[in-house]
Amino acid sequence: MSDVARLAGVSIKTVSRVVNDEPAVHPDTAERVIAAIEQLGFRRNLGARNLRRGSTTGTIGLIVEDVGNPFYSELTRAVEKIATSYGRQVLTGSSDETRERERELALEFCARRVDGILVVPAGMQHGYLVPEMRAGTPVVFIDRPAGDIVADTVLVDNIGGTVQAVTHLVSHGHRRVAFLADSPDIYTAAERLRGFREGCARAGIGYDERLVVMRTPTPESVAEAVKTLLAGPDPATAVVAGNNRVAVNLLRALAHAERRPAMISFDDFELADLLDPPVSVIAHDVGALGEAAAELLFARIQGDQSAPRKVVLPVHLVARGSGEVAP
Amino acid sequence: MSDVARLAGVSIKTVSRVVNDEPAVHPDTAERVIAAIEQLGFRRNLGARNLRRGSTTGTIGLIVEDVGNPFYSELTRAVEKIATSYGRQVLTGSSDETRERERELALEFCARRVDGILVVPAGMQHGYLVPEMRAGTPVVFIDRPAGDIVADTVLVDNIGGTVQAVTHLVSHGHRRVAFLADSPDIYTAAERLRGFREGCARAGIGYDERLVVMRTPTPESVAEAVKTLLAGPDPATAVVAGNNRVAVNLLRALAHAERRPAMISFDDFELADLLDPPVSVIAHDVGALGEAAAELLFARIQGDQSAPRKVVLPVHLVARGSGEVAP
DNA sequence: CGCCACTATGACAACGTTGTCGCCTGACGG
DNA sequence: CCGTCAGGCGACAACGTTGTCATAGTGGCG
Repeated sequence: MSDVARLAGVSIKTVSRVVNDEPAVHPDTAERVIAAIEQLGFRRNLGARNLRRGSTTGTIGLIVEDVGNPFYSELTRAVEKIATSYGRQVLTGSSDETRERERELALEFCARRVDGILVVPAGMQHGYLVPEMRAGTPVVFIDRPAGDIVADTVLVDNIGGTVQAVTHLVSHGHRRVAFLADSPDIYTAAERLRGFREGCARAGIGYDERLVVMRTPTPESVAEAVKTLLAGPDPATAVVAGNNRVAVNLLRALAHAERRPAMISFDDFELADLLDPPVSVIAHDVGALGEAAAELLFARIQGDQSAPRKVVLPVHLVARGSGEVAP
Repeated sequence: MSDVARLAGVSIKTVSRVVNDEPAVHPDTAERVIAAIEQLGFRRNLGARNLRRGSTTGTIGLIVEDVGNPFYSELTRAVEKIATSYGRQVLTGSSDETRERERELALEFCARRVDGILVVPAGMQHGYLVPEMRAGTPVVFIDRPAGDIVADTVLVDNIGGTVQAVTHLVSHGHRRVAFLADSPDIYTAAERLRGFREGCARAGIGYDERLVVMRTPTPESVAEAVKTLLAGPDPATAVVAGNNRVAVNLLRALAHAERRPAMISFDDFELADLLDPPVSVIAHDVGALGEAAAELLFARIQGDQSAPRKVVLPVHLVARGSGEVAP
């Protein structure tokens, strides 16, 4: 900046004025300064500016489990869209579903003085965020609530959705419905299990825990679970997949099976409608999830001091065929 | 920091020493300082640190077309992985395939003094980056080369892959092969068209430009193109889809068609193997693309001054069935 | 006993910017 | 002709850190 000032024959403060479009600069002077800026390729240092101003850095942090998962990338996209509309940039990080990494990322973001943090939490311990939140960094939890603190949260109707899934399958004649989901340590999986139990109860079919498998969904673990669920004297005739990863791995495991059970997936996913049979899903608007969370965060950033909010977004059954397969 | 210093009864410089694990601090003093840090919830301001140090900010920028597209989210994930291994954070942005947004994002990143930029360029004009690169911000182009400047680039073998696709289709008896791709303004689409022409020539089938449609792939535009390509007295019996978006929209357009042409997609995509028939693809390792670009960027960041490099990653045909459909 | 090396610590400047304040000039009204 | 006022501009401090240098105390050695 001082180089620019020297070249333009003005003080560094005047350069600052020009860069910030402040009035009270003579047009001729401004022109000289702009020319000097062009010539030297000057770009103001936002870090220094933010330091001096002490205010916002114009960035927000987003922590998801894995940006590579289409669910989270759609979420990321929605967050980015809202951030852009508020003139902010997004720092992203993947927690790999581990508490430590989530914590590392969040604290790193705080050290960078992000204006706020959006997080799909991996764990249930968020006490580490209390000092940061007290220091004025708003945090909004997405898809899963905070473990041990009160904070803004945007969720989907996990229980209602799973109840719907079970009800749909039972209404098509199924009485042996299995539930295949991620580890119960994950909030959404645990909630969907509750929904599954409630659905079984409401539909008047018993809850048989031998039909429930909850593990991190790898192709292998799902294939193994499928083998168990479909074997024995009284096998499952329908499966509720607890999320999109489970569903995809389930489809892969069933690809060459002789008898394919009916199925419904919680979470929609690309090409579900083009499979044979098309996969029925409990769909929800991932974009809306991200947008709602981001809007909530920006409201906080702009000073909203109201009580922490909990938003639950609706889900709906999209019947495409795989849920209507007869037992 | 001065609060911490006051509470611990030391100077702010000593706090700095403790925070930075510098030696020459008495253990007892360090303990007092650490206690004060805990108590006050102090977290050092990385912005100020970077300003003072004048060195790296520990961030890199990544500009893609749309993080929501699985192709780019997988790329993002790979970049993030390498960045993490170098202890850096990633700022991401979607250009929406517009030059202006790409430029805005890149310059914003530069103003934030990122250590380097990875970009999937939207346009062909990159002169605006020259001052930044000269000022020491390395830039690596991914998937598409820079327009009018020399810079590091990581690409895939677009031409070779498309030649393979055409060859494969022709070897299964097709002579009316169509090419359906994104706008020719996009480098990869243009290159793949060149590959298509070359493939036609090598395979000894003529190049018929009536069988080529290049437009932004929306569900509607693709459906319309399909109708044209499959109509008339001498319709296409096979289609090469120019990328994953085209392929997905093509599949959707063909879902209810009576006669489905053979097809091969450039880019693999999830569930391609579970469709009926399974979709043959020209696959390439998107993760490797991101990793190679990120590694190249970090080499530059660490001072590699060698001549700009151009890396071309191999592709390979994955024959799953959709390419073997008879004419 | 005097000197030196070494440890532990602090004062101060600087990073690049912007907010505050004050100075100078020229125009305008009385 | 003088006072006032506004426009245009610069000097300086400050944001939160860290690098440099100086200083005080301690122990060992000739």
